[in-house]
Amino acid sequence: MDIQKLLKNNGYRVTTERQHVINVINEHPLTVQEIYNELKKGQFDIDLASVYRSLNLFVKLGIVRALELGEGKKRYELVEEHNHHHHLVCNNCGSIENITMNENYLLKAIDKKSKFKIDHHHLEFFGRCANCQ
Amino acid sequence: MDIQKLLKNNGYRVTTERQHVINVINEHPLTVQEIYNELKKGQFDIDLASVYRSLNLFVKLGIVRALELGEGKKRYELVEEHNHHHHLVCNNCGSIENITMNENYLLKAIDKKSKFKIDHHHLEFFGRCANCQ
DNA sequence: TTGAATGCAAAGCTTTTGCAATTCA
DNA sequence: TGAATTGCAAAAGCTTTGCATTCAA
Repeated sequence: MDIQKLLKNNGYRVTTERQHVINVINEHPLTVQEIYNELKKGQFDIDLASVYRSLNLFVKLGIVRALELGEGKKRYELVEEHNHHHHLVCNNCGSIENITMNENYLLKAIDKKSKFKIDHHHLEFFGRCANCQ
Repeated sequence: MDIQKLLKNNGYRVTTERQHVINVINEHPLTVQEIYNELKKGQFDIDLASVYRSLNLFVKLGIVRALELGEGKKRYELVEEHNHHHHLVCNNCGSIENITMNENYLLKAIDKKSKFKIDHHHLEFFGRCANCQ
């Protein structure tokens, strides 16, 4: 992930704020508050508005994806092409587990029966995790 | 859909507000504002807070389902067991189309590889609708 | 009659925005 | 230097909540 090149190539500046934000994001979806808290904990002082602005930029650049899991707020995770995945969300403890699966047949089925051109999709499963049963 | 019995059986009162709210909800996911506007248009005067309270109750009772499509607000649609479906969301015009498909294969695959017990799932496709290509 | 539900107003969250100050290129 | 970016504060949008009033049972 060469964030510096990506920003430069798209005409954006490489700021310490943006680098710190991208560094705390990973494959696990985090809320803005969680990202903000993580930065504070790492002794990096940043404004909440800047976290929002960085995240929105990253989403636009395609390196971060936003998702909503029914909590009334967004979560953000890194986009990694070799790591396309979906989520198992526990209704009890709120834990979020990543899961990979082969859903290509669904995409093909839609392509066959509909004129809709799919760009991306979200797939989330809600239920009880192993610990909460 | 016998909303009256459902409410009574669960110890809730059958109010005109609740009946009006459930009547404007259908298989197409609506925002709270859209539901509120629809009620106003039908000459039914109701407070926005009551719309929220009714919807939250219906979700708890399992006859309405809430979903988020990346808009930062929730949408609500009727739950109908014979009409399980997913959504095609147009990134351009915002149109939402229902689509049915056979995703049982995915549920079985998760059941095999994970201890997670699935209650329900959300599946949304984002892209361009037929009109917006 | 009486406890539950509504309306109203206020507040709570999440997210965005205007603007002066700062900083990267 | 100069435009882009940040911090700060305010505001905007969605949703919830406290409380007096109303209403279903």
